[in-house]
Amino acid sequence: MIRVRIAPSPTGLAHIGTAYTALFNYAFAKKNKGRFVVRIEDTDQKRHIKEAEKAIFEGLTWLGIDWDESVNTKGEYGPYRQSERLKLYDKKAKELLSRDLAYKDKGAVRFKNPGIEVVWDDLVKGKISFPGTEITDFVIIKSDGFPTYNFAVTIDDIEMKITHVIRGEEHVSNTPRQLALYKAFGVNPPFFAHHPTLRNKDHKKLSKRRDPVDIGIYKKQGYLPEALINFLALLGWSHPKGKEIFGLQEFIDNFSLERVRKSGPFFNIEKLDWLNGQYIKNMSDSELFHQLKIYLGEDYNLKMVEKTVPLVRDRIKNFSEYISLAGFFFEEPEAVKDLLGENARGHLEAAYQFLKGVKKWNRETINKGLLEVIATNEFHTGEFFMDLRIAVSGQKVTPPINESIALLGKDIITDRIKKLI
RNA sequence: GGCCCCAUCGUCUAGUGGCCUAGGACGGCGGGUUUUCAUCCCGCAAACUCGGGUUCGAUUCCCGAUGGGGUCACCA
Repeated sequence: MIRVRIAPSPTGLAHIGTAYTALFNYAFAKKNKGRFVVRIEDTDQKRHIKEAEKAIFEGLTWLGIDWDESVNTKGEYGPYRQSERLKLYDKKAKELLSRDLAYKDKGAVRFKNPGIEVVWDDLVKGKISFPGTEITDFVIIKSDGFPTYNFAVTIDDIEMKITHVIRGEEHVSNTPRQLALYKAFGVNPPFFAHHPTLRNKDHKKLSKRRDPVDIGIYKKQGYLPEALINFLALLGWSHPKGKEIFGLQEFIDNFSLERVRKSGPFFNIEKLDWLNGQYIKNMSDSELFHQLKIYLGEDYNLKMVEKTVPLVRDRIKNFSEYISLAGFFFEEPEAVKDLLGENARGHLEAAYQFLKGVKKWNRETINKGLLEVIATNEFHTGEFFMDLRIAVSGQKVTPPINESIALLGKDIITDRIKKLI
């Protein structure tokens, strides 16, 4: 049985890199009918943040990635929090100590490096080798009694019967130490697959301080989890048929480690925007309304939101754009005058005269009437509609103007125009 | 700096010795549709880092250089 895991440490918010690694692990497990474990590596007492663990699980859940075994689910290999496995590490360290493969050093326990060359066949990168001299004696139990990363990881991967370690390439240099530990315990190591790490504009590893790494901000900005997953899947991996838009299940069905690239991709938000826009464009009215409802919360007139759905669908790439594009449906725009053209007064005056007399307030009547106004006054069509657009919305970019006027209703429209003439 | 890894359009990538006058996508630019913006449609520009080999033939294989990344903790 194939068993994989991710091993996030709860030291901050839910990191996009964790999601990326999780996605590959998840797909690999699903594809091979294996099990996906989420193990919490909380052995750093100083950096541990209580809420972080919850954020990680929430982030994964939002993305649609679930797990078979972890702290909150049943599993035969628990506990799944390293801080609850201290006795095990202690026991294993003592074993190494008694076999003279480790020694005490200033309150810590150090592993004796055998100093032989380490080679493994990485499932993504191919053959990787490290000269034995590179690995020095390293600490396995800190003086505070907690295990170090390399020790805890190895013990747990052994105990939890992990068969494939799929992780970011920043761990390549840790692998020789872990391999030495496997050897010391006489256990066959799992397969290793080191995927490239996501890079920022400077081609550096994504940084917590400077880059948008928190999964939560994508939700806040109104991105769909499906689009984010799709985008992540396209980074460092490609669909065998060259497809660009596909869901999680299709990713799983087509996933293989062989198609993972060796070099690190730049996390380019422009493509995410496009993808997200595609997902929005392909939603049904009720689906998009549902999503907007969730995103906008109670502060908006939902009846109005529902009516604007068909008007905004092709115009927004994420839900936060809805607010800037369609905000004028919910509150009166400000600083409208500055945008108006030089003939605005005449345009608006004529429009007002017509609109206030409209009996049947609908798109067709309004459109037809306004075209007549343009014709009789010999207005320039584009300029006329632009002034009208600005008058009702306060902006130059909006959903279709006649539809917008119809939606807002006579009172609001005539009121907004009147103020400007 | 030592060690490890990597190297195709600006970006994400396809490509595993001839099908490549290097394909797709995002972005850019130009045009069409359009009462704004967008959507949609059409088109254009844009890359195999360099130098040696191997081979009848290299983007593809080997070596080197250069460049980039990662890592060198009692962090994970």
